[in-house]
Amino acid sequence: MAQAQTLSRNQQIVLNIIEKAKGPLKAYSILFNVQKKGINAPQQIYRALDKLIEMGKIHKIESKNAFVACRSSDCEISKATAFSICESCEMVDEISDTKLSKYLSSFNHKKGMKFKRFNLEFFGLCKKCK
Amino acid sequence: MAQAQTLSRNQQIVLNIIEKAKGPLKAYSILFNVQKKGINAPQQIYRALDKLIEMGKIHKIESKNAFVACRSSDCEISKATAFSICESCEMVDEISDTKLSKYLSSFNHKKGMKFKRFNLEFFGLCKKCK
DNA sequence: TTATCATTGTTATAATATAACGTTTGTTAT
DNA sequence: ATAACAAACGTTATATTATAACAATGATAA
Ligand SMILES: [Zn+2]
Ligand SMILES: [Zn+2]
Ligand SMILES: [Zn+2]
Ligand SMILES: [Zn+2]
Repeated sequence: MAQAQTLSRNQQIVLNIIEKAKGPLKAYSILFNVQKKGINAPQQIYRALDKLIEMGKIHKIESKNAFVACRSSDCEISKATAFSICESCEMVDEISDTKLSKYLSSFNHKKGMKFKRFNLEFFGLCKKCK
Repeated sequence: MAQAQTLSRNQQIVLNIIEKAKGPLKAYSILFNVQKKGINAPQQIYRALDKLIEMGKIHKIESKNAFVACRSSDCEISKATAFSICESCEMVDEISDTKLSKYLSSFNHKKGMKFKRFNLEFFGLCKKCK
């Protein structure tokens, strides 16, 4: 059962940076940004990232090894994620489309696999770049 | 226009290993497997992998940083890929489902982005593991 | 031939991520 | 309050994944 989540100090620092960013952030870029706050080691970043992902506060963009804040309030703990990614400017936008989400959540593989989670990444050129 | 592709020596070696494998292979695991064939450096592997991906002969499983051979003859140069991934045994299966593919290929983001490509990864437990 | 282009081999290094260990802090139960 | 436990922390070291840079070779075509 999901309880009201209280963030630890490091988790809050990392989340703030990611939320303020315009695009996806990489772990070491986050690290360099928080060294003034006394966080010095990759482990501290990765631990915070792991927890934030568990909580559904952020998502990992797998094709970029980078992290974005969750912008969709109804995104249930990263079980069903979809993103549009611009191949030119690197912009990433979280897609919350109920139909898409339902379609994929109910998709069942012929070979008898039952899915718990999916991640979908679209690539192309955003409005600005096309 | 796609021409009949001729593979170079290194490309062929790497493809053979990936095709013979039961599951996804990581770049360095491929490297260790081909050192007897005179390939000694990561660059040689990554270069072959890049070309093979371009040709649509293999795909990268982004969430695992690993590579699988393309099993679906109608998979057009990795423009529309979908996989089911077992979180227990690491099995990966390429999904070729025309409906799914059409649905996603025609999916258009509200914000005006036109997609060229997508990659979808489902996670769960395979038949054996559930 | 000469130019051009893909591929190769090689060394070095960058970028991403985890292991392992001990300490500190926060929570819960008595 | 205090003991017990779990979560988070700080730190050092190391593992894993990926690219840069450069020189040599091989294949293709004007
Ligand atoms: Zn989300
Ligand atoms: Zn763009
Ligand atoms: Zn394929
Ligand atoms: Zn399995």
